[in-house]
Amino acid sequence: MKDCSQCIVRNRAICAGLETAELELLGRLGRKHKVSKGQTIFWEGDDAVVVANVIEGVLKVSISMSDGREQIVGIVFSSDFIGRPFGQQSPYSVTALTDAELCVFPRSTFDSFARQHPELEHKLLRRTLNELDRAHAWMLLLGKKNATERIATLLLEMSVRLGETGCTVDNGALDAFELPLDRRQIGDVLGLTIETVSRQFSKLKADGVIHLPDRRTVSIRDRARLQYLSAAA
Amino acid sequence: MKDCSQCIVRNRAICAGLETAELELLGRLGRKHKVSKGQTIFWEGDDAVVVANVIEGVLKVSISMSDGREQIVGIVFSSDFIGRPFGQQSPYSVTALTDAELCVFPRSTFDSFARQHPELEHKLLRRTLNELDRAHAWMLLLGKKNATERIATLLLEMSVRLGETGCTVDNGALDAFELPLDRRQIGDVLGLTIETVSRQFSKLKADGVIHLPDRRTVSIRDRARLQYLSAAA
DNA sequence: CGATGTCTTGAGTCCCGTCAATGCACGTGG
DNA sequence: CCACGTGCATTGACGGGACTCAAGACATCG
Repeated sequence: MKDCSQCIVRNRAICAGLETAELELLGRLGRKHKVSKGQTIFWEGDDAVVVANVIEGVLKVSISMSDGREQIVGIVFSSDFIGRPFGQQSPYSVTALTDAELCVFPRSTFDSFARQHPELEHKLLRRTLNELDRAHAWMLLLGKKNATERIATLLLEMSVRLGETGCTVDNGALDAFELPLDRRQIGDVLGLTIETVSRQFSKLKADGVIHLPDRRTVSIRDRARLQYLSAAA
Repeated sequence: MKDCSQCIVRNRAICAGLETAELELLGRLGRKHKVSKGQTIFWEGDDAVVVANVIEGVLKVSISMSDGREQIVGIVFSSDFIGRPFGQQSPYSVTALTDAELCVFPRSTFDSFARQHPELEHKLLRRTLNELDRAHAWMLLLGKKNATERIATLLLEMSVRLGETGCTVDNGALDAFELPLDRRQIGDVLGLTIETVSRQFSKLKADGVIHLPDRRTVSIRDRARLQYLSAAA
């Protein structure tokens, strides 16, 4: 890699806070890699050959059943980390939802580098703990919320996460944004069918809570109401 | 703490693999603490004052909504770790399902000890990564599986996890075991109601897949069929 | 202007949730 | 010992919310 100090996710990826020397070392291990929309980076069950930082783009993390049913267990954005360190097989698939750019490391190389640099492992631990919290919140959604609540929750979540994509660390929630997911994928995140998703969108639109200029774009008209509908604490 | 080297979870908790000196240091920070069935160790949203190792017993990890709906996001057993290191508030509640014994550490003390002992943080990271994998598998269950598949999956999971509770590291799956959960709690793990859980149990019993000597005891009669019903890969 | 893929909408069905009654084990007190 | 209350669990009847199946709308692209 040329120069990590110029990387646009420099301040938000796990690399943040590394000493200049460490950063340079790590940089030599990684390679930038572009992937295009729809491409799968690695498959569930395959040998875990690589891990990566997401420099730019949006990707889905999913697991599936033998009969084809698929659950999306995470959406990853710029500066997020993907792959399974310290594991033989990848427990999930990762697929690009938009064109994306990654900073890819061979897993075994990354593993040993991490073991020698506690600061990096610490960053990774904090990140994993946060992901676990998010997974728990999503289990509540999947186990207990109805269709309306699920959709409302997703829209609010997307408006926040897509708003964090800038260079600085904290930005506000967006009131208009483009969904990186099609209707089927939204269903696979929320544990709903494509038709139910569509009906809920239509209903929210009819009620004036959101506006849908086109299939992928959402504009939040009444955030307070959306928050109420999401049944958040 | 008296002597960690004699601890029954010595080889399986995060303490495993620590140097004797480190172990002794850590031991001085913790205190053994008994809790009785039904008691809540800490509440979702409260200040995260402590973390702990589970020495003995079974506990539930849960999060809930303002209207009372509750999702159990994890069941923890002997040698598991509970609490949220490096976080201000606890993102979940932890409640004892059986009488239990914990090895409790003040969180801030534990945090700084961990930061000074990379080996411990590494253990914690591996553990958290495994928990995340398990959470993902459960999201698939909650998002895509039907009632029968959910019950079958839970029974198989419990038969494995309860079988791991010995002193050695790997034991086989149990064919008969006592559920540490009542029907409501099973529902809260699986995203089902108490009645649906009961009906599924009755059906599995009628089909000869399991036997139910009493409300809490399960005996697996046809593990292959149960595996098939769980729709596992 | 069709061809194609995605989304929306409608009609009907079914699985699971809801509500309610009953069963069963256990404890307590008469 | 039995009557009674209490807490779970089971079972039944019923309804509704989401799924299924199918048709139609809409956008994009050759």
